[in-house]
Amino acid sequence: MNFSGALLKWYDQNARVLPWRSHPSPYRTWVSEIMLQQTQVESVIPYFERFMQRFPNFESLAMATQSEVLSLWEGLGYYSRARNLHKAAQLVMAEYGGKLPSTSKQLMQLPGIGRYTAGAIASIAYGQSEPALDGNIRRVYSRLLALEEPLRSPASEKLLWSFAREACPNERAGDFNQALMDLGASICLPNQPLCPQCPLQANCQAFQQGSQNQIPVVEKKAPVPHYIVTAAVIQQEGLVLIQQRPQKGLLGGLWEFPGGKLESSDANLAACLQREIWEEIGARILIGPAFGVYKHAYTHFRIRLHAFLCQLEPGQQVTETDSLRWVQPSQLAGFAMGKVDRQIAENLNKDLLQ
DNA sequence: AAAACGTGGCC
DNA sequence: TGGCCAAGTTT
Repeated sequence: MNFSGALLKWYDQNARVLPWRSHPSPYRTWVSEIMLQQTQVESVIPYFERFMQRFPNFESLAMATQSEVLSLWEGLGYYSRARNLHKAAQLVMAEYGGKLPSTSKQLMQLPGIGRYTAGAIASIAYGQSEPALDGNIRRVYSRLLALEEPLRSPASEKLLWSFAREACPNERAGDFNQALMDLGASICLPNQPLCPQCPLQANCQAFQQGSQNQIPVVEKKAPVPHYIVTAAVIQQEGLVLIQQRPQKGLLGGLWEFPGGKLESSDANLAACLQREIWEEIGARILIGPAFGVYKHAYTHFRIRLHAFLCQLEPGQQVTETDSLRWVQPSQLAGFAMGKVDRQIAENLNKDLLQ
């Protein structure tokens, strides 16, 4: 099955105009590919523009503080991408003389670059004939092949990567890969694909069977748990206490108002918060007025967070460390936070303006 | 190798 | 409202 010609012809007339496609460079391709991991194009565009203004090249990114990189990333999610991007820029400066390596194998050695991203960069930025398999292309190929096996099974993964390797042309591989992604994003949609407009209709077994709405086969995900969480807005002499999360794990490296999950042993929300602050910070606090209930859905769980205005118990003190800071509420904007804590920070500043 | 990892938009 | 999905990688 050779559909490369029809696909590229379609792409020549329908390619989306995107910031990283104008003035292309390996640096811009790399940053865009990291930002686009599990993230839709429309969400990425403003972040990409800001990032390029502030960090136009490997050197500026490598020289930056992690704090500044995370701040520019705030709101995009999957923050390990930002930490890895920063690390990788420093590696490129130190090990590759400031020039991104060009082979898929070398690219995969850099943090944050896996099989897909290595293929995407090698093909788009360096014109190499390397396949890339992302969510869009998996869907397109599963329909071309009328694949009845679940899309993310090991067997399907093997089949799809090998199909991608075979289909990838020697010329214009970067355009070929991007064309498949554009096609998946605009025509070969997850639901109700626009088959009449598809340049690959003649190559599509699912369309011929009329099974395009049943393919790909996606296995259902387990329902996510729901947790009750508390957070303390501890104020003292006009300052508020924030804590930096560990580098690994959820919201790694971001700042937050300390607190934690309600456990079955906690008598109530106040008891939960006092326990958490004692465990995390070693201080006893007084719980004051409620400061909002914040609902949020992460990838693998859902929370309902109860915030409270708090004070240290008389005689208690909390000394600043690298990960524990007393800051003016107006300074909170300079500390990267996840969505919920950012909302709390903004509400705090709103309140203080009254 | 299954689970963890964010957020916004859509229905 | 809640589930699904989005240019995946890491452990």
